[in-house]
Amino acid sequence: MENTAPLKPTETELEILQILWQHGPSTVRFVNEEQNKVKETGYTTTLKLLQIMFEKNLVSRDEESRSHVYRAAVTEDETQQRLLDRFLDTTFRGSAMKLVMQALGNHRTTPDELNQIRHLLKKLEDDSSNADS
Amino acid sequence: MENTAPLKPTETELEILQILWQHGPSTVRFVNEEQNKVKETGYTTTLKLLQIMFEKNLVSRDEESRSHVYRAAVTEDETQQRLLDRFLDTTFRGSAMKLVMQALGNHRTTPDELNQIRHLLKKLEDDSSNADS
DNA sequence: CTTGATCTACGACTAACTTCGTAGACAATT
DNA sequence: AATTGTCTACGAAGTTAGTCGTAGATCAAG
Repeated sequence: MENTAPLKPTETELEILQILWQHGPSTVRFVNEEQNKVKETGYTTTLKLLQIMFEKNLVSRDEESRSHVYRAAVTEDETQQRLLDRFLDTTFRGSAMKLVMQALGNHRTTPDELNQIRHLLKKLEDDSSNADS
Repeated sequence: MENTAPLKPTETELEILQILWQHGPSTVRFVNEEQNKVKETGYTTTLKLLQIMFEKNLVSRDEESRSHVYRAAVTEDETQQRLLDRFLDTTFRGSAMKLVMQALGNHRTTPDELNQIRHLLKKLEDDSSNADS
């Protein structure tokens, strides 16, 4: 077995990753307290999860002090991308278009955000104009 | 207990729903054959799944002929919307923007599709101008 | 040094999802 | 009427995710 193997996080694992991404390296206790803000969770439950995630190389940990400090071993962006690809496949049968339309259509988007998207569109358009470098 | 309760389909259930959405009402055998194009699946496995989905009211069935005919009891759109909402929450922490950006950024989108999105943006803009009603 | 708090490690239990084997009903065919 | 094939129903086993209890180590006081 090798490490450096990025897998698909489960629902709960993702919640924990979110916490680590938001707050940076954290102890089990901190992660657990954050989790409890959303949903009652026993301390050892959080611990176990983090240990499993450690096995899977989803997180790394610093064992210097008695209470280990865990940090995300995968970035938020790459994980989102991975999950998005999968989701696109299974739920929208690969049609990024349809997904975007539904996402934009059904969630109030601020004018500012709409502008950001417009900029992206512009950029995509330009990129496709002058094709390969 | 009541019926008319559309829940979150599991991974496999979603695959079956995709088949029903694509091909319309189908027998177990047909669904199973479609499934086998992607992944070897025993006949009774498919049958069982459809029966469970029937219990959950994800599909309805016509029992006239000996081989029942199943049809999706939830629409593709509403299911996609429901799953998208959930996905947006868990993976993108609610930021439709970020999701759209990633989706557009990492999947080649045709100029035509870009146009469609542009139209949608326009429409969203207009809608937000003249507020309610 | 004893008590109590906090930590890791680990095993076990539950619940949900998926898979499949087997049995019985029903029909078509020999 | 026996054989063969296809169907539904159902039960049971295997898998994975999530939960938590308990034991043992470590530390900080009293």
